[in-house]
Amino acid sequence: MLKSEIKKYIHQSFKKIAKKNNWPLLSINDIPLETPTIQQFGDYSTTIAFLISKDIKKSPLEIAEILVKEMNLLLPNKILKIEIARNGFINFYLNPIFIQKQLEKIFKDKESFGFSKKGKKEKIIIDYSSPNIAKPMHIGHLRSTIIGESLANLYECLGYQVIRWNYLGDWGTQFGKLIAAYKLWGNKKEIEKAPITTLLHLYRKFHQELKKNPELEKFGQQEFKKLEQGNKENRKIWLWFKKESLKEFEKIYNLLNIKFDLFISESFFEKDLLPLIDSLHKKELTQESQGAIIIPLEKYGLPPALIQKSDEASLYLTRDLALISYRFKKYQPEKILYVVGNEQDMHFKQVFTLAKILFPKQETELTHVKFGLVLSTEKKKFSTREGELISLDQVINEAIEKSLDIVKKKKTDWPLKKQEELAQVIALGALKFNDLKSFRALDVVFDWDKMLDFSGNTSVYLQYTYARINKILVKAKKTKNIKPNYLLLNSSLEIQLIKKLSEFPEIIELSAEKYAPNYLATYLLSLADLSNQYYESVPVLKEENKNRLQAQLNLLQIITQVLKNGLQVLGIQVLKEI
RNA sequence: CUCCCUGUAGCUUAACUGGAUAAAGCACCUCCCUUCUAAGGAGGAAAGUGCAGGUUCGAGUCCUGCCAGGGAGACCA
Repeated sequence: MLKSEIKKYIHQSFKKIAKKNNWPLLSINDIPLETPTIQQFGDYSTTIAFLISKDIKKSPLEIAEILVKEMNLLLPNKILKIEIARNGFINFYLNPIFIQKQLEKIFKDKESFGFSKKGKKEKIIIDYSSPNIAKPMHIGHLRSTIIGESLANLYECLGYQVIRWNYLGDWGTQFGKLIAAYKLWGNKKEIEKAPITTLLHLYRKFHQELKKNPELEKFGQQEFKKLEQGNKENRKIWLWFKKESLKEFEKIYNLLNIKFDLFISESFFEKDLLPLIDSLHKKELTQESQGAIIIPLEKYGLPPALIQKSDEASLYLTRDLALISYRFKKYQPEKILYVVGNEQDMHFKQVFTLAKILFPKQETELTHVKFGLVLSTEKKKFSTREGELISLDQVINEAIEKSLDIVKKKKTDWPLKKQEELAQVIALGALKFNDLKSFRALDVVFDWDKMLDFSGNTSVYLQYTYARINKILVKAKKTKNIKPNYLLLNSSLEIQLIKKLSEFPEIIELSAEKYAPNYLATYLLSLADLSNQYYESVPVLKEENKNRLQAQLNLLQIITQVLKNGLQVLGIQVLKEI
C-alpha cells in the first residue's frame, strides 16, 4: 500500500524528466523500490539511478541529483525528505502522519484486508496431496497436502477461482501386484479390520517374495491387465480397496481441516487412453521400441517418453497426458499447478513437453511446484517397499499426544477438554508450519524434537502472540464513541508496526506468485516479533489519553486480524487463549 | 554418463527484482515475572555465504568450471 504510492510518485516525477531529457521511459512496474536494511537509510529506497545510467551516458550520482531536484520541486506532504546516498541511492523518509493514516485505511478494510477485491475469476487448478490408494499416506504426502492447500488459499485471496484437485493414484501395475498378493495370501476379514495396514503388508510381502521368485512380476502384470480389460472379479476387489482407502484418507483430511473440490483419479482416464494413443500414432509421434510404444524426445533434451508397455498396459505418463487434455478442455484454466516432489522433475518435463506438442495453441501455464524430500534421520529417502515409512495418522496422533503432555504441564488449571483442544491446535499448527516456514525445495529431515520445540520461530509463537494481544483487547473496557487519534501513534515501534502491517497484501501476492508460502510464514514471524516487543515495552491498558488508547487498540486489532488471516492462509488455526 | 534439487554462524533456516553494515531461531553466557499470558522480552558471543574464475558501479543471489550431499533416469508412481 505505502510502497505502491511511493512508486507512483517516483514514476510520475521520472516521466517528466525523462521526457525533458530524452531518457528511456520506464513502466511503473520497472521502478525499483525497496526497504533499506538499515533504518538510517530511510523508509524506502530506489536504485533507479543505477538502472538507467547504463542507457544514458551520465553517472548514477548525476542522474540522482537531477531526479531529486525535480522531486523536491513538488514534494508531496507524505514525504518528509529525499536524500542521495552512496553515489546514487535515493532514499525517502516518509512523513509519519502519512504512515499513521495508513492504519485508518487498513482499519476500514478490517477482515478483508490483504485480500483482493477485484475478483479475477481466472481458473487455477491445483493438483496436490494425491495419495495412492491401498497405501497409507505418509509424511511425503503431508508436504504436498500442506503446501498445496496454502497455495490454494493464497490464490483464493488473489481472487482466483481455485479448483482443489486430489488426483488419487488408483491405477497402474501396482494394483495388479496387490490383487495378485491378495489372491495368494489375502484374508478378507483382516482387511476389513484394518484395511490400509493389511494391504500394505500384502504389498510388501509381494515385493519380498519377488526377490525369491521373479515369476511373480508377470503374475502381477497379468492381474493388472485383467483389471484394465474389465475382469469382474479384479474390478470388484479393486473397488473395495479403493473404498476402504478413501475412508481412511477422509479421516486424515478432516483432522487436517483440508477440503478438495475434486477427487477425479487416474482410473477415470482409463477410457481415454486408447484414443489418445491413437491420436499420437496419427500425428506420427510414436515409435515402437522393444515391444513398447515410445515418443522420442531427444530434440528437447529428454529421454524418450514411454507411452504403452510391451504388454499393452498403460502408464502413469499416458494417464497424465489424458488428464491434462481433460483439464484443458473442460476448464480452460489460466494455470495448473502440480504440487509434487522434486523427484518427479523428469516426468513433468516430459508431460509438459508433450502437452505443448499436442496442444500448441493452449496457453495454460503449467508449473511443477516441486518440493524436497522428507528424509529419515540418516538423511535417506523413506521407502514404502522396504517398510520404513511412517504413516501420517501415526505422526499426527503422536504429535497431538506429545503436545498434550506439554499442555498439561503448562496449563495445570485447565479442564481436560480445553487442554485437548489446545494440544490439537498446537500440534497440527506445528506440523504444518514445519513444512511451510522454509523454502519448499529444501529437503527436510524428520525430527520429532524440532517439530515439537515450541519456542522461538514456530507456529506456537505466532499463536501465542495472537492470544496475548487478544487478551488486551478483551480486557479493554468497551469504549464508546471515542475517536481514535492515529497521529498519537508516534513511537518508533508503532510506526514500524503500521509499516509492517501495510506490507501484508504485497506479501500475499509475492507468496502466490512464487508459489512460496514461506514468504508469508517469515513475514508473520517478523510481525509477531515487533508485536511482542510492543507488548513488553508499552503497557497499553495504562494509557490515559483515551484517543491514543483507542488508536492503540485499533492497531492491536489489526495485528490480531493479520496474524489470524495469515495463519489461516497457511491452514493454521488460532485460539483466543493459549 | 545425463538431468533435477541443495550447499550461508556448532545446528535449522532468512535475505523481496542483483543493492548499502548477511538476518533470525535452537544450543551456549548475562539479565527481566507484586505491571495487559515468561510458549515471552533485553543483551552477549558466533558466519563473510562449498571452491575457483567471470559479468557488473555493486554478487549469497546471474554465467562457466569443479567439489560435496540427496534424488531421478524406458515397461513403478
